Amino acid sequence: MTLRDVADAASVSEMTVSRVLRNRGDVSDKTRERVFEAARTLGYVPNKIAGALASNRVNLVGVVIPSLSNMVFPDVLHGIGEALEGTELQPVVGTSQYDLQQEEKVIYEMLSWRPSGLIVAGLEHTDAARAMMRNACVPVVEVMDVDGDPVAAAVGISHEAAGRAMAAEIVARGYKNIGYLGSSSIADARAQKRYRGFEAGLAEAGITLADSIFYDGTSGFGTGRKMTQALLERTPTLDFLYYNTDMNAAGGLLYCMEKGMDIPNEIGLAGFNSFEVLDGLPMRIATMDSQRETIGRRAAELMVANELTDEVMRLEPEFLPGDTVRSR
Amino acid sequence: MTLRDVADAASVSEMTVSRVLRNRGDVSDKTRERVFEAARTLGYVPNKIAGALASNRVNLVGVVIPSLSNMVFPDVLHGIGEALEGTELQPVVGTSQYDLQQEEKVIYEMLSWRPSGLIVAGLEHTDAARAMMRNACVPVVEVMDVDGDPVAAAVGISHEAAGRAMAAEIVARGYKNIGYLGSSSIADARAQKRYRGFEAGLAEAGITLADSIFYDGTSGFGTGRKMTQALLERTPTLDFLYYNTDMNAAGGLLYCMEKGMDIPNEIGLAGFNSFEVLDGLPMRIATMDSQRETIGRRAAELMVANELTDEVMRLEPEFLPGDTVRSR
DNA sequence: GTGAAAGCGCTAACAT
DNA sequence: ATGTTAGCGCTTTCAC
Repeated sequence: MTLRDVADAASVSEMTVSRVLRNRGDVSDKTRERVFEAARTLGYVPNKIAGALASNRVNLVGVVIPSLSNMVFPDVLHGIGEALEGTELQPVVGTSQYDLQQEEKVIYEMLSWRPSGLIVAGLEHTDAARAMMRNACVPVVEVMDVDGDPVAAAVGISHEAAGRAMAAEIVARGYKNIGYLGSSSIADARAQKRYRGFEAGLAEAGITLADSIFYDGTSGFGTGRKMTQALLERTPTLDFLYYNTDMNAAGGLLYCMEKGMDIPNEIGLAGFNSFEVLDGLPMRIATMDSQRETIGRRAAELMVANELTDEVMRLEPEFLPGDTVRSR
Repeated sequence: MTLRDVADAASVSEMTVSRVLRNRGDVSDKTRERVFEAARTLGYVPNKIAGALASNRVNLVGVVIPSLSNMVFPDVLHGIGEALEGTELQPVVGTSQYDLQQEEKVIYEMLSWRPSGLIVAGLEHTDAARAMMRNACVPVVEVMDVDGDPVAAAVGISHEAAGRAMAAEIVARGYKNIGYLGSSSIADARAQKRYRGFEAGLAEAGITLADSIFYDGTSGFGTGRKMTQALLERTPTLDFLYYNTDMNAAGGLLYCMEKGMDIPNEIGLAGFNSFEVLDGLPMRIATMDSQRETIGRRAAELMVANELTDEVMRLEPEFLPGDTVRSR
């Protein structure tokens, strides 16, 4: 089923059909009607492959993220979707599974479709991936993180600063024996940066991290619970627990409540991300809003504007004290 | 940057370059090396648009789902990804936001890229969407649900039967005053089917649903908590709460525990889906595993096999009693 | 307002 | 083992 078939059915040239279906140029209302009618009855679906090759235009934006299971990224995609709504552009998602080799392949695959732009999560990539991004000749934006050296444009927060800011909040509230609970995966560069920022922030206040614990696998209530139990059994003197993500913090919160601990006085907790699904826990966890929807929206806006900048857009995460930290 | 450039740089024909880059046909090791070298130094990325047009092959599988925010669908995608791993095929995701008009557009858009197959969530579509799916000339599989009339192949569970089975489990455990808590959106056809099956299952045991409550918006702990509070204030005699999803059930569980209710004796709870993140709640919620990863895997296997069947593959959800129902 | 010709960058099929 | 030719289904450009 090609343009030719529709053209024959409507007794016009392929060119006229093409014009009608793209609302381009002048076509008389009568002809236009005939063409629509023919296309509809034949069930014609245009071949975008041919169209893209001929016009050298592909209205797709490639989006490369580590995973869809981590709720952070669906939220970024939501922001992207919002900004692209009403434009010609459509997002196409690929996942790297937190593996830079895999990410390189996905970027290669995406660029081979000649998209109108590329959004990639993070600043850590293989050299080959960076080279491809640099030579893409379309807007490329790295999102989530601004602690590093972007290939071109970047939109995100400083995770190092977020960790540091959280340390300041905790110290200001009088907590002293502080533990960190996070992922052992070095692939989660952003969590690592928060961890380092956190340690640095504590150090500025003359405090050393009392203990820390790391997990393999996925975050979740069970993971948070187990880590918390293990850490508190090892170091019962802790009066604050800082988690790499709210999902783990929620598990820790439930554990501490079950044990009858007095939150936030005996022990305080904080996480990261500000996940809406967790509203409704017995207490609201102290956290920082990672601005992920805004990040997606801003990145997509650069695609729409077709901007080939290397501007770095730093957003500020917002501290949300919730109920699990003492007031200052 | 085209094949031509690489061919010139390596002093061979475009055809030879094409063969090398696709590992096709016989090329001498010497030539092969020269070509790779040229491609690499030039940073050549093949143009899949042109390749697809010429070969009439697109190694993409379109996947149309309602949303990425509902954790059900990332899990389906995970199953699809697993089955496609190691094949030529790549998934491309589009979302309909639970809107059939939007779904129709997404399907149209996907088909216009001439994918090797199409996976669509649900059995409810516009007539135009059904027509496109029927005429696609590639494997089309509807997933999640088998209660209805599939266009072609289908892989899923019977949500009607799932609701009915849950009713049987609850009745067998001696609960009598049963409430349902779900979504008011008629767009969530599968939850509606569970609801109807549940009512029918209770009716078979001579029981009428004592009360029910519906929410707008997204599921989550807060939603589950509020619905539960409202329902129990209205009908304090309820001894069982059946939720449309585990996320809401979790909110309900936390509410009931806070109120000091004796679970599962004074009141029982059950949800649907079996979300792994929720392992770690104070009690494991009774639920049914919606088999979503298996569904994704099976559907993708049909794509790999390039099967144009209209087979309906019905999977059986597994009942998981957890800690929130009495033992039988 | 409509049509004819050329060609986008590849690959299939057929040489050699 | 390598090259040549034709053409995939559209859009661009130019002609009428």
